[in-house]
Amino acid sequence: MKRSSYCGDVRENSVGKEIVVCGWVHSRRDHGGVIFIDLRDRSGLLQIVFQPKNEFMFKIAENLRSEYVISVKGLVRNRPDNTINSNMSTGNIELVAIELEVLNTSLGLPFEISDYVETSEELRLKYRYLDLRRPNFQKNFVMRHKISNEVRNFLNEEGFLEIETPFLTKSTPEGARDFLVPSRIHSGCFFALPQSPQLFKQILMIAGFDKYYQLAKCFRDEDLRADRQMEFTQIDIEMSFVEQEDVMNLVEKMLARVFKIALNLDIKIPFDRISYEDAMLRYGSDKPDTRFDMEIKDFSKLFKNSEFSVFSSAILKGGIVRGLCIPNGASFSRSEIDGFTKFVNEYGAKGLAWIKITDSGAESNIVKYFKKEEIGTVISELNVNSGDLIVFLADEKKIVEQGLGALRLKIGKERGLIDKNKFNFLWVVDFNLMEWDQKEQKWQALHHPFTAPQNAQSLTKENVYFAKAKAYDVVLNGTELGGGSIRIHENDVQKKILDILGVSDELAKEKFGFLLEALTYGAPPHGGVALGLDRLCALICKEDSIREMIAFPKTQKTIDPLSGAPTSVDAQQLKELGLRLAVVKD
RNA sequence: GGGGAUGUGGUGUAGCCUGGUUUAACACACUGCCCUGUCAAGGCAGAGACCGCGGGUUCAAAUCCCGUCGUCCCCGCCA
Repeated sequence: MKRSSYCGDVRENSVGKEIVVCGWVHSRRDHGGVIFIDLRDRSGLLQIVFQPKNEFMFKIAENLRSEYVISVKGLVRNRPDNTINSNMSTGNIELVAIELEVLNTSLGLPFEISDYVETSEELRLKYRYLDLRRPNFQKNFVMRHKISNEVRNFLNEEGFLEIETPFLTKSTPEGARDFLVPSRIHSGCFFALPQSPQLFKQILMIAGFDKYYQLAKCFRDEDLRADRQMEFTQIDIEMSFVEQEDVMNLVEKMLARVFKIALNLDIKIPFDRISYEDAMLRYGSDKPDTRFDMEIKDFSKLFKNSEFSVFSSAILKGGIVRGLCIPNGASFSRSEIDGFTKFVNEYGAKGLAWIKITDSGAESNIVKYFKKEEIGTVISELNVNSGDLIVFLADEKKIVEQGLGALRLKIGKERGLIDKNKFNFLWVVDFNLMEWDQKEQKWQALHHPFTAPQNAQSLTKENVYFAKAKAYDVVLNGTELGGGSIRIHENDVQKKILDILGVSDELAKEKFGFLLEALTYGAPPHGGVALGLDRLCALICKEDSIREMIAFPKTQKTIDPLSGAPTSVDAQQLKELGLRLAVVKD
């Protein structure tokens, strides 16, 4: 029997027609005299009715079990009155079976294939092919396809060329750990899997391709999180003869198109913009979730001479004091607040100061140290109402920013302050060009060392602290969707940057000399952006983890329970590669 | 490298704090029988777990303690 239709696509206009559908037995309801089967394929479910008239077929139908693979020829008809199921897209019709073929049977399943039952992720990953049969997954991957397809459509229309860059490439010194691939022919030498096609896409600009994109697989040998896998896909874009605004406009248009196609949603462009400095001050994060308020305010000036020595001494040591107001937070118990303290401890904060504002006044672990005017100023700055809770952190800048930023998010989530139906896009701009690395005692590029400074001509070692980069991150609902920059296209500027970063000529030449050399042969001004496709899809599908958008992801311990990777390899394989194993423990 | 949560029939959970009325409970799935309009079908019957693993405390451990392993979340890390 040749399939003529997908289950979920059959509609009333097929009533009276004979069709053939194929799929998996999703559920069966055997009434003795009549058997109903919900047949599932990737399009959805269709109810099949087996009637006892055809004795031979009915007997086979009685023995159907979950996940048997069958094909059915039948007659589409309207369901009898009062048996219409409005929860199904095919709920007002059904297929009366004429012919049944069992194409394969199935063992009893290790878990139910249902969107209603939550199974441990470990088991789901081991039997990923069963997990992926769940309707929600089928939906997710249809959506992912729609999204990447629309990205391609859009960029093609805009005149971009899709060009592939190599997976087997050169290890780069900075950034994430590389995955290394031993070279058989050059024994002792290694390829590296790309962390991103960064250098190659810049070289494609120098090569004159003008507009490039790629849905590029990238690899980073770092620890995993809900939104991080060691291999992931990014929408990688690079353009010549453009400025920051051009790249940002393109990304806005692209995302607007994607959201229109994926969710039929009109998102507002251009997106709001916030400077990096402002984002860190108001939200304690370089990827602010602006779906709720609870903004952070700085009180370093106010508490400079505070009698509360934790505050004043923190400021004296070059630190800061910041706080935020939790609406209706006065109802938090002492132990809940202790929980917050423990939470900010993880970010290096030593303690959390708090004040409950109620009708009967201010209650606090520290209020006795405060002057009335000080509390008054805080109350008006933070717009505090009776019943609210104010919390402060005093410490070095980074700890305060991170601690309060994380606490703001945690409380926003736990108190249900976040509207899950909102999509808040935001550009974070005016990043610092470099960051002082206390441990290594040297400057580090905040983005990467090929990022153009905003004022290249006046940049010196002395004023680099204030230097901003032509870099931009696009943030959606508190998730960093992507980022990019205008690149340095002039060799002398690139040299100046590398000099400030303390990268010697030899090291630069060894690590990415091919890019530096290419810059000397007529490199056009260029810039680009890279967006995390997995994250974008997860946000659109409202999934908490990108693993729900990746067919075969790894566990947090970087294992694939399905294939069992990673595994040890044959001695013969090692020998061919000229390698000998010595497990080093230190 | 560190912190937290968690692990109980095939699946999801309860029981654990406060050890013994536990022959480890419930739901779903599964098996058999009944049933001609169900749709997360229903009824009846049944099978299925030495409670992640190892050790300890105790007359007695799913329950308390120590260790270990897996999974998840987070910090570090991710230019």
